[in-house]
Amino acid sequence: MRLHLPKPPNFNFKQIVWFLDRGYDDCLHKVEGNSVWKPIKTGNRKNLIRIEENHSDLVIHVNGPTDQRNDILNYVNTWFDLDRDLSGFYAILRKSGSLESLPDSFYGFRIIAIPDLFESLAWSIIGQQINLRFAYRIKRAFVESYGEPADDDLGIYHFPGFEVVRDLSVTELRELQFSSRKAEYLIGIARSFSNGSIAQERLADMTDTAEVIDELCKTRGIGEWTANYAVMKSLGRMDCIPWGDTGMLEAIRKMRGLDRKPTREEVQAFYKPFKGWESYLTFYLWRSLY
DNA sequence: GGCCAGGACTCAA
DNA sequence: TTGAGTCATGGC
Repeated sequence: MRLHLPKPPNFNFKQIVWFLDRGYDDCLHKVEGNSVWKPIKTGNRKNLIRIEENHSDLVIHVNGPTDQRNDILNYVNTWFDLDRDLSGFYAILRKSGSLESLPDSFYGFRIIAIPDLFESLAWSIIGQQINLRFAYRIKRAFVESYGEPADDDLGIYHFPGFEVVRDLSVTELRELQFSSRKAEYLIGIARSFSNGSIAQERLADMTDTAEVIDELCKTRGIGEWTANYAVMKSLGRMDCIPWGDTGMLEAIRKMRGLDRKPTREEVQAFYKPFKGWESYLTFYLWRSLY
């Protein structure tokens, strides 16, 4: 079956594809030519979809049961942040001076979501303090061990649920080159989901992002950086700044022509004109590094 | 070979 | 509450 989703204004599928295929070995999707394969879960149902574009629409090819039409459309809508009107963000960039070229350079680029909060927290724990290439390697080892294959030829998987991870041992994760501490964090977070002390729906209902961040930071292993990253990617909040993020600091350093990392105050000043668009500014800063 | 990676925690003062 | 030390391993 094929589903159609109209492309919104200020959208460029090629930028999306670029992001999903920017040289890392990601085990959760696969880019082939101009289309993207993605295993998704809608309700209790697992699906493998393929997304491509025509002149006006995103075209979604669905393998398997098709009774979850709306769930699939919603997933893609969330994944590519299609409901967002970027014109306000672009207007600020265009009059910002040093960032005025970004809307043209990366026109139509959107935040690629990680709709599941456990997945984004797990991914950011994995990514803490190691280079991205190594992080992707560990993620693949983890997902190949404890996730579910979606397609053997494509080498892509469904991310393991917290019900699986909560019962793992530090030793098992150590074998996948997790540090003991990361293993403890990840298992601990899975248990927090399991006992309800972290619940995506409850956090999504909170209006104040700062409160959500505080709430998440109560769990061991989740700091300011991880919480902001996960809230941006999984709850679609627009006002997230992953303080201390190496890439973000490096991008600002270049833009400002500094010979050192910007201070927290300098970062704050940099973000100040972008109230309500902090997450997008972060995403575009990361984009600018490539 | 050494510094640093899409950090966070611990412990001392 | 601030700062240094620690964790682990790979990329460059």
